[in-house]
Amino acid sequence: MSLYDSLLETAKKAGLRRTKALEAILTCFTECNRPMTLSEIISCGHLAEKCDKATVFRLLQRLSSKGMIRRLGLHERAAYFTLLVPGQHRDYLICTDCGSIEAIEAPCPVHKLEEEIRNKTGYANLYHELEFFGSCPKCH
Amino acid sequence: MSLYDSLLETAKKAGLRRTKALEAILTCFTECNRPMTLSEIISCGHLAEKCDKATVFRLLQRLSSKGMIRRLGLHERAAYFTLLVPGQHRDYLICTDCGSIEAIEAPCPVHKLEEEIRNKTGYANLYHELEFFGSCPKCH
DNA sequence: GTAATTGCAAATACTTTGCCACGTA
DNA sequence: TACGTGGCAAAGTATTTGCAATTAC
Repeated sequence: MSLYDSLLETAKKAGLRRTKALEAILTCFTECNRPMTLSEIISCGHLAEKCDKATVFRLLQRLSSKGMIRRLGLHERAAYFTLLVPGQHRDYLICTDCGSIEAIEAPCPVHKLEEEIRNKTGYANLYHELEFFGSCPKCH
Repeated sequence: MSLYDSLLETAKKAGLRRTKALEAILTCFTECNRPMTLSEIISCGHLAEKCDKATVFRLLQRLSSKGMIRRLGLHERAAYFTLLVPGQHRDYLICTDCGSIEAIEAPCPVHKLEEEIRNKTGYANLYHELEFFGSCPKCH
């Protein structure tokens, strides 16, 4: 079974109706296997001129609540800024319910991979961000 | 030398002027060692009622361009959504100049740490996001 | 004195909601 | 038919800019 069919089936089981918008958005995600913004999705060809922005927005919400897609990053609307202290690197553990952010004590396990990427891809000024998300003990 | 003094010195060397806003924002970052939003920073006590939102915004831009702070996450204003395929996990490599996003082939090195965190902290529904940022070969 | 910085207000941009019409099951 | 879904328009919230006044050096 193709990815598209599998997604459609999952959506149906989750109680979503099979609408033009659902088909279009799943096709879009199937073809573009990378994170996309709302406006990228809307202007994706499969949806362009066919679905309203609000429709896609609400459909993204539904798919997200069914665990079929995920919104990347910290889930607040506002941007987060963090201090950079030379020689110090921090990864974070974030509660998806109350939004609390705490730094992780454990040493970051990513530096080796970062080095590999630096060498293999030719990217410059490489750095990374690592965040763990979950529901903290107080919240669940 | 305290962290605050060190930051102040760095800022001075970077050509920033020692203004009330700079002092307040550095104090804020020094005391709250975690990522903060613009409005959190503004209502932080050290800045409340003293600095305009636009002032803080532009100061954050300056500090960011000097490498003293960093804005977390994908640097677009819009939210990103990604497909969740069961059994598949993706990390990303993102160009800080052109914004291109590509998936990383290498196996994710974080699962072990995720397991540790799950056990030690009692967080539920744990997942993570790992992004590498840098300037891609085309852009630099 | 000069150039960087600030405050205020307005302009943008993205997100989210209300309401009623419509389509799926 | 009943209820989830869609389209349009408006509201809400965060970000960003213009410009004249102020301040650091």
